[in-house]
Amino acid sequence: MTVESTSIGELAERAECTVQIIRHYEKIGLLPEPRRTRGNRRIYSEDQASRLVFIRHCRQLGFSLDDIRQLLSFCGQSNQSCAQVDIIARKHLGHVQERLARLRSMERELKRMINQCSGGKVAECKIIEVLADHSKCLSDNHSSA
Amino acid sequence: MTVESTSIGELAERAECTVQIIRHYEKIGLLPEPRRTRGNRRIYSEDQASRLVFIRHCRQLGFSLDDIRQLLSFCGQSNQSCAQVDIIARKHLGHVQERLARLRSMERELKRMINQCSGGKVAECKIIEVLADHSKCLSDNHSSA
DNA sequence: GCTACAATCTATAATCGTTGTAGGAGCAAT
DNA sequence: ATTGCTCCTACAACGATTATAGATTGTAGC
Repeated sequence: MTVESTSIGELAERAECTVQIIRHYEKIGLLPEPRRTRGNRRIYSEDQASRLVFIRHCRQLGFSLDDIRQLLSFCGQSNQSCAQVDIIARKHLGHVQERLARLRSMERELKRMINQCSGGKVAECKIIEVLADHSKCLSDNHSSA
Repeated sequence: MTVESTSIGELAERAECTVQIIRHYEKIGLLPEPRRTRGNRRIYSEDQASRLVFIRHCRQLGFSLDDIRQLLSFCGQSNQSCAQVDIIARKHLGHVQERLARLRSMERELKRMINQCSGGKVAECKIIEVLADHSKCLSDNHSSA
């Protein structure tokens, strides 16, 4: 029966996040309010600590905090079907794949654009030309920036 | 000498963005303040319209508004070297490729996770297990959410 | 002219997840 | 006692967009 206790700083290191992220998660109700020392400092139990690690791992996989909230709530019901978990994961995979597709096409067009540029003057710059989408390059006269 | 004039709604449609995006770009100085009708409605010249199209095309390629601000400023100096343009584009390509790498690894792990799930109970759910990063699935008892 | 309705106007807040700031207070070592 | 670190609260900023609320303008039908 070791007395488990972790400071917010240690926990941040373990969960690979910042201290203020942890406080933020607490404020939005994603993490429970931990016990405090006499000096008002947060001390985390192992349960609470691994809850954060779970959350951060989900974030690393791109799940939204709302998704994570749901995943955590399913964790509490261990003898229910995990169908909901599966749905969330698959939906998220779908989002990731959509973003991948968009980024891939961006990459393709950016590469094409850059390769066309022969390093001359702006006036003949293929990059600008492509960006302008076949219209002439615009003057900046009216910009208030 | 046709009198070019486009309403904000028409322009939004042409540039594939919303009306409030256009007003927002104006407020942050990315678009010049257009002329107005007697009834105080914005009317856009062809120059202004194609400036927005340029901006939106850049956005579609993922450039930040700050990048776009710079690209637009280079447009005004058509006989300068386009080296700066090239640098911005290459730097952005780098960012896109970093994001791609991260997303690809997310996709890989998500797929692996989902494939392991045999559709049983939460207690045996591989997805939860993976998310918890090899620690046990946490109860939700202390959650204030 | 009246009415209805769409489009526009301004101004401001919310979104998402995180980071930054300012000004204190706790706590260990010197 | 003083340094120097970690921690505390509270609140603003980031980036780009979306949403909200309430007023006004323009247009079409009657």
